Amino acid sequence: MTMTNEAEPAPSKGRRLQRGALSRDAIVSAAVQILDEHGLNGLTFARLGKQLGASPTAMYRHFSSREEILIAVADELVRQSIDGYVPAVSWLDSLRDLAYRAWRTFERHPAAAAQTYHLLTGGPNELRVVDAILAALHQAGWRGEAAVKQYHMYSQFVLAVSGSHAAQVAQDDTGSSVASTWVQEYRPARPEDYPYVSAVREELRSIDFFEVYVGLVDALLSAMAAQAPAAKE
Amino acid sequence: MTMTNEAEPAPSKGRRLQRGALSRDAIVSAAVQILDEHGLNGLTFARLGKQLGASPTAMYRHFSSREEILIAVADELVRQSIDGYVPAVSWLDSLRDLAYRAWRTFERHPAAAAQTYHLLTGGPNELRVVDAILAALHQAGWRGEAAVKQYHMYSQFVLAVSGSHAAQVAQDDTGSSVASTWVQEYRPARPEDYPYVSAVREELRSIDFFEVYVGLVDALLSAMAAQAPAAKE
DNA sequence: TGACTTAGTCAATAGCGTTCACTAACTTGT
DNA sequence: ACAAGTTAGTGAACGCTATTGACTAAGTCA
Repeated sequence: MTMTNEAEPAPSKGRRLQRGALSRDAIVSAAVQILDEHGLNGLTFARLGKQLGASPTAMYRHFSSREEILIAVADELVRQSIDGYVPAVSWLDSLRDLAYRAWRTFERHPAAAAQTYHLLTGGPNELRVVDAILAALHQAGWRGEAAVKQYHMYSQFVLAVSGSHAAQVAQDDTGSSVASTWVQEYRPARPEDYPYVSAVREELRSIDFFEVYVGLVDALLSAMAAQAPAAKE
Repeated sequence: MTMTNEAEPAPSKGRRLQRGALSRDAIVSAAVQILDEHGLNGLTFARLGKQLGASPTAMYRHFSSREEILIAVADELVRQSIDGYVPAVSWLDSLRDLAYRAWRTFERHPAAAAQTYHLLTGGPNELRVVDAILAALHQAGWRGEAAVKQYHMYSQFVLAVSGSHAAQVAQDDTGSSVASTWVQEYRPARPEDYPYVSAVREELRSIDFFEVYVGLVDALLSAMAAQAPAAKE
């Protein structure tokens, strides 16, 4: 369960792997690394095998399908996001911290995030995050059903926005031509049909997506603060 | 460019297809239908061919890759979202309407939405939407760079949240076991470790995601209203 | 009519996830 | 210590996928 960068076994060719060589954690770690290096569609059993110096089909002794590996990757990202988190004194700061942690983790592993952020892991790390969020909402004064609604608003928002940004970054990394459409294509053939686009065409080019994220988080949190039962910020 | 439900050509076997039989629109329409019926990974060239009564490879005369088809599907969803839209008197109502339109379109075609909502089409329909949003922001008093930032906040938010909900719905439709984790798995082995989860375990089960979305849209729009240069609601 | 263009077809290819029978390393009971 | 049993890793095979290039025939135009 440690998942620190253990020295990967050299992909020695031909030799049969030792018996305890593979493990769920080792496979998950390799999967994240492969997604980082090879992008969105880079995660294949063949590559996993090569990376771990094992047969491609060896993974099936630890996972029963590719999707199960992805779920484990999702849980690993959740773990990386929550590890080291300590609640702040203000529940607003806690939620802001958690939101930024998700963003940063997804930014570090865009391809892994893109493939997994919409999956529910049901694992212990997910529970840790859910509990941390609910704790902050409890501090804000929400209880029961109301707390659950706020929880879903917050978590759907954080996962969706961070995750879909990761998906766009990962898409860009593939160089799949879809990427830089923003820069190139916003010159409509008939500008007079799209007056407002034409008016800000230049500004549309440069975007700092994290700044946009910060603005969205601020918007959500200030709306939550305005509705929170406990007035004590 | 009409894309109404034209009577699909009967998948006549063996016969060669007439010359003008295929078109980009017919293929896109078939693709959406296939995604609706067969779910997330259901869109294949083989199925497209069968659906249209054509050879699987015939698509390559109209699109140069699978991804190009998906981009066209994305543009079709944008078209369905924006078609029939008329700006409201209040810019807030306009933005709310556009947000709900995206949600409803994505809900009608969850698999298609899940595969395409993070793609930028660069097509005319996308421009129509961008212009509509910028028009509302203009009415609110934003100009230039500030308008662009608000635009990105709004559009990122709407696409991400509606889209990732569609992805979850589509995932559920596959019956891939990940789906109903919410209902089943939120019984931690050691409840004392997750006190807040345990406290609301029952309430976590039932979620009306549209209600959550409405709450999020309200939060964003009220935050925007508070910052809008033009005070005239 | 004959040359040309092009939409649809057919066969082939490389890569994918997954399955299954097999093998060899380790564990356990005596 | 040795036999029996379990199981992690292997290698060959299968069916499905997107994509390609050569072929064919329908249509256009001089």
